Amino acid sequence: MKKEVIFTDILNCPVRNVLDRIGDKWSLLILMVLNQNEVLRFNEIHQAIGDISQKMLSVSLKNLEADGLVNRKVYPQIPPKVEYKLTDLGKSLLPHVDALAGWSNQNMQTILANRASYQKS
Amino acid sequence: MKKEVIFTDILNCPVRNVLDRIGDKWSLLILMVLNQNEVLRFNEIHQAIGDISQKMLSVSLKNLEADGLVNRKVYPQIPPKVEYKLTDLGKSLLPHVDALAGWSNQNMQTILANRASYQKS
DNA sequence: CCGAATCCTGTGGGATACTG
DNA sequence: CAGTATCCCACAGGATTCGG
Repeated sequence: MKKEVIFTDILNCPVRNVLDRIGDKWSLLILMVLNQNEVLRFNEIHQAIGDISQKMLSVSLKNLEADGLVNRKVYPQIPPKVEYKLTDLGKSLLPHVDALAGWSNQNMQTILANRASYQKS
Repeated sequence: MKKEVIFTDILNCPVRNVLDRIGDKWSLLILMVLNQNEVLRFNEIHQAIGDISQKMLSVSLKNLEADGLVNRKVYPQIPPKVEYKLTDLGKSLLPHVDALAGWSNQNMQTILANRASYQKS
């Protein structure tokens, strides 16, 4: 067993970079919803998630678009119509997200039980 | 292509539950450091991460312990000695974390480039 | 050495109202 | 419909100090 401490590359750590974007309150959820539906309009995502504010949905989508994970297509008409879908980059991330979601589903009960029994000590 | 909007189970979504814990600023990083080293003492983790405050390391470790992802072993001696290591549950999560980290490593350059070119528009 | 306790600040993010 | 703009606050998290 190696016992030398590996220093995490503080400044340029990719995990931090990605997690700072994806680890916020809504991004992963948005990605998963988009993954389930191929193409969605703004309000469809809004309703799908339910308890996200317009502001945060807007901000989150913009971030995801900036990172190139989500594509935004505007139809110049009135009333406006905007469609969102995953880019190839976004799609390449989603298996890992789903894996995480799968693990969460399998182990949530255990975790909740752990938390409960931890309380009593 | 199905266009029916799937509502996320707002209240009991496992992904949210797990992400609220794991998606904070430090937890994943701590898990990865522990994964690289089998057993670590408090200060070893502290130094390995570098820019984490004592408080947040303490809090994060406690949360991870409460969820049953990390095991904490205290040696009752002076000066104190405390060892941390992953539980089996924690170990079962780590492949997915590593997968995410791997994806991050592979695609960070692309993402950074996307962000940069997004600025100019 | 391993934290707990306290204090303090920045900001993530909600509510609401307005616009093209 | 698809957002922006504004206001506002809770809380994550840093700095510092104290204790066993």
